[in-house]
Amino acid sequence: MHRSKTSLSLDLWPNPSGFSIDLDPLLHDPSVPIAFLTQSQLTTKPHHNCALFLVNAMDATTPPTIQFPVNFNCCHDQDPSFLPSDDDVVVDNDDDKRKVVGEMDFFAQRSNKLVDDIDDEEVEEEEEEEDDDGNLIHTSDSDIKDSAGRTKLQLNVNTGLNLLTTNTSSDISNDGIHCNTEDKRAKDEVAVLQAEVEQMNTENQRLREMLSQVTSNYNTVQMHLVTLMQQPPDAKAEEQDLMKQIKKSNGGLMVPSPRQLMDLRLPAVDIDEPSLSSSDHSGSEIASKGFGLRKRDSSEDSLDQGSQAQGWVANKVPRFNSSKNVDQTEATMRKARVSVRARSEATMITDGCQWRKYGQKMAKGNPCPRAYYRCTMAAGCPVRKQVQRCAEDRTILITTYEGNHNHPLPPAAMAMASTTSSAARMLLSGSMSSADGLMNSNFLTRTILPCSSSMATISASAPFPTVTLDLTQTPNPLQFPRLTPGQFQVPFPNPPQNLANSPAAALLPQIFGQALHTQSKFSGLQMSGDVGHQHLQISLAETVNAATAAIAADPNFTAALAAAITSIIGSSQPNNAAVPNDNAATANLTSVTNSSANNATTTSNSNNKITNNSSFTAN
DNA sequence: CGAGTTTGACCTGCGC
DNA sequence: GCGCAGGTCAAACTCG
Repeated sequence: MHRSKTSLSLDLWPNPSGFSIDLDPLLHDPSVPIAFLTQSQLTTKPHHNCALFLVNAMDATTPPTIQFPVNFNCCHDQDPSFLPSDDDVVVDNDDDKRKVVGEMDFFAQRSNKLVDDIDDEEVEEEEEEEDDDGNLIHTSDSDIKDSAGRTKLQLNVNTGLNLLTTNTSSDISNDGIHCNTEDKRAKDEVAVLQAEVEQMNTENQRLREMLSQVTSNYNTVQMHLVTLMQQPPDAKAEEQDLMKQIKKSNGGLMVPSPRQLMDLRLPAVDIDEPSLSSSDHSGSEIASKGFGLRKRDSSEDSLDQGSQAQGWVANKVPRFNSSKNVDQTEATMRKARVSVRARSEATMITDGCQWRKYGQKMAKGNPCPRAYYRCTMAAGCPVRKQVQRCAEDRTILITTYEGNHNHPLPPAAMAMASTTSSAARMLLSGSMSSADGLMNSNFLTRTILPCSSSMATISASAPFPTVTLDLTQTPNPLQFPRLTPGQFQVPFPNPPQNLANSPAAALLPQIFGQALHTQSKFSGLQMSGDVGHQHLQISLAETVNAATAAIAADPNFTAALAAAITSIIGSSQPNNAAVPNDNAATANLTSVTNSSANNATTTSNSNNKITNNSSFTAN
């Protein structure tokens, strides 16, 4: 009986073509089969009688250092489960007769959309070929051939990562004690792996529940928005007065009102929120033009035909309000922006849309030019974006989006579009749930712990309120950072290079929905402070904490959320979790939303000063 | 030849 | 009113 084990670590990033393995120094025993497994395979198939290579799932952003706990147990003749299945690859080298069981094509996993932009050529370089004897051989640029010209697999061992190579099969003694020790160690290692898998499953379950909660809160805020949009005209006038008062009390700095930011919504949102624009827009116009285009009278049409043809109506000339009293200062802030920071060597990140460059300019304080793009997926689409490299770190690409698409989006573009839309809506909510909700930089410090690293930042500085999503950092979800005052952070699981296809991007709307809700719940607690640059940095962990506090403080909300989550979790289909449709839960959420909206309105009418009415209405 | 890019001119808002 | 900076336009240019 030969038993040994080793733990290897191969680094095949960022040069996958360089991936090769030289197993000869370690696997002297040619009778030892080799299996490349994913964790899922590990949990579903017994592989304990072969060289076990555990391969972590790869994504586009994490350098896929692959750790290879290898377990050599030559008792496979005693275990029928070792026999390879149909889809396993079995190779018999003519000179060593080693079997390769379940050999895994690492780079086939890169077909994942996250890494679509990786050259296919690199993958092709990893093709397997057969030698003259019909044996499979990995061929790549970095393959090393021995003196006989036979391709060997070059082991690129990271010796700093627990490499145990001392116990190859040839080193195995006949000492039973030694074998037992090795066997025990091997079992321990398998146990550790299983524990890790279990931990991941637990974490997955926890994240799923968290997502459900975030989704329900997102819906709550959407309903909140609907409610506010259904304010009577006198409420609008009050809102205008309020905004003017805010401006006056804050030295001219303005914060956008909900209607001022309405053009940030996606057309898809219209479907869910038909009443959103009912007061300002006709349904047919919305259907035909989407958000960002507002109702025009005939005189305006005659004046602005040219600009309308170019699709600039929404952003170029702000005319949300029919009142002529709205000054130009307010007009300039009707463009909310979403800025995305991501590391990329490309000239711009792939977001699924088609863009045409229409200008480039040197911006003050940055040696890198700023490029201006407009969406060309549909004629008249008002969406524009600016792309500029960060002056401090030129590997960081800063993409700033403005406006909403007025056309259907391909799936690849939906993630970014909904992300920016949700981020903008979060900004919107901050200004509507409370007059000082967005403007108060400290509104969260009394309710949640602040955090230090920035992931999402809201800047309400004039003239354009901007949400900045920082995707350049990789926070460890298990490590909650120390918080600093006034920050509320959203950690993104991965810093996507291809943002449009990133699961992080897909989560952003939900995350912002949560943050949006949390902000709404807490904004009423705050005294208004100085304005200037407002930075709210949002952490999912802190979001949960804040939500927990909100739930504890509001029995109604507790019941509503519990109903919503129950309905979500109760559904066995994972896809349903993102879109709760339980009627009862929705009704409850609506009720809470209305309560919230009333509070927000009351707070807003308090002329930017905090009253004693809390956002939490205890019953 | 059409689509996209480049680049200087022009427009607008803002601060002094 | 002037200058500055951001943003946009549009003719010239490039590329496939």
